[in-house]
Amino acid sequence: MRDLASPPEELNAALLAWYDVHARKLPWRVPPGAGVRPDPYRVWMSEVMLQQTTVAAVKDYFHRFTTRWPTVGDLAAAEDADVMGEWAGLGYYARARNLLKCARVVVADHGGRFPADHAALLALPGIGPYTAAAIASIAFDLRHTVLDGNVERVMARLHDVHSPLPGAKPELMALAETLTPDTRPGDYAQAVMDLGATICTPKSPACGLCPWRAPCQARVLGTAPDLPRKTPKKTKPTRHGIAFVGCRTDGAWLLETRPETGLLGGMLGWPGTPWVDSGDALPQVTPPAEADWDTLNGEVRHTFTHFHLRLEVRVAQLDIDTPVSHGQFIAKDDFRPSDLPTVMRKAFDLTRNAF
DNA sequence: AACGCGGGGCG
DNA sequence: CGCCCAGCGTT
Repeated sequence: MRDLASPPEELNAALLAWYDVHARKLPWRVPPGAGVRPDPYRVWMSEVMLQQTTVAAVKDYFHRFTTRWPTVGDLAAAEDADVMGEWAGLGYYARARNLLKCARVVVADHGGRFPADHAALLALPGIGPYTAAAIASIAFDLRHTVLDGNVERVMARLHDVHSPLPGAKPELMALAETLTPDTRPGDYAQAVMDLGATICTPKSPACGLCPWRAPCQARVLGTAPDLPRKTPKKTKPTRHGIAFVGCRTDGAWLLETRPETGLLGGMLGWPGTPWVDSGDALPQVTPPAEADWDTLNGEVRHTFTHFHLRLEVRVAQLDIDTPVSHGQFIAKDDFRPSDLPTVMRKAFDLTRNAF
């Protein structure tokens, strides 16, 4: 870490001037200078969706959620299955479960309004240190410091921090806090994140366009593209399993709602075997109903956070009175493939030529 | 402190 | 195809 030549006041003045001109236009954002605060409900919704997820992936989901449930009260009153189905495909499904929990707590304990208080926000389900600071600063213009991946990268480069993440988090947080201003902290938070997203990018940063190019230590030293350093991650093992896609003669599909916790928790899916390490044999291959199951050509390949999956898909037509050991039938007209998490939708797609 | 938890984009 | 990206909750 090397000392900066410029004082914090100069740095954030330069950044805010840049932001006033170059702020990204985003569906959940109020442009700088508009003189109004954004709706905390929309700030919260966008920030939860943006956890571990790109702006491009979030946009359509944000529009659908806020159109279908315009206020936190509307969302709190929604059916669980409707919210999970609308979230399908966005990933990290605990976020959707916590989104609903949080909406209901805001209605029950806070009169349907998000608290303008960092500690109270932090106590809500699905809101951690980053999201609490984001809502407090962006929605309420309170002086709190956001530290997301963008800010970590910007701080590591600005100060040429070589210690690897995630261990370097406290050090980077301290540096970010030093730069957070008393005036316009909300715009400042969005500005530093925009800087990381558009200029100070992970690979080939556009240092020539950066409002902090002069004080940036990593630019001077040529280390910017290599920062922040990260501790190496483990390689992902591969697992395999079988999914059973059953369709009754009246068109109803045999599906199951997965357990509330764990992988794809609370989501709809096809019944199947457990997913075991490649090389290990599958335990008791028991179809969810007795039928003439046909194994499809090809397989589904999907990568989760911590393992690769190869999924064999078996299909069958099920008699109208077939007893079922796992799952329940969902009527043809009630089934939307878009309600499925991606791996299950891939399995469904593979069957499209089979039925 | 370490681990579980998706999906998309890029080369 | 592998590699990169990256907050929250649980243990």
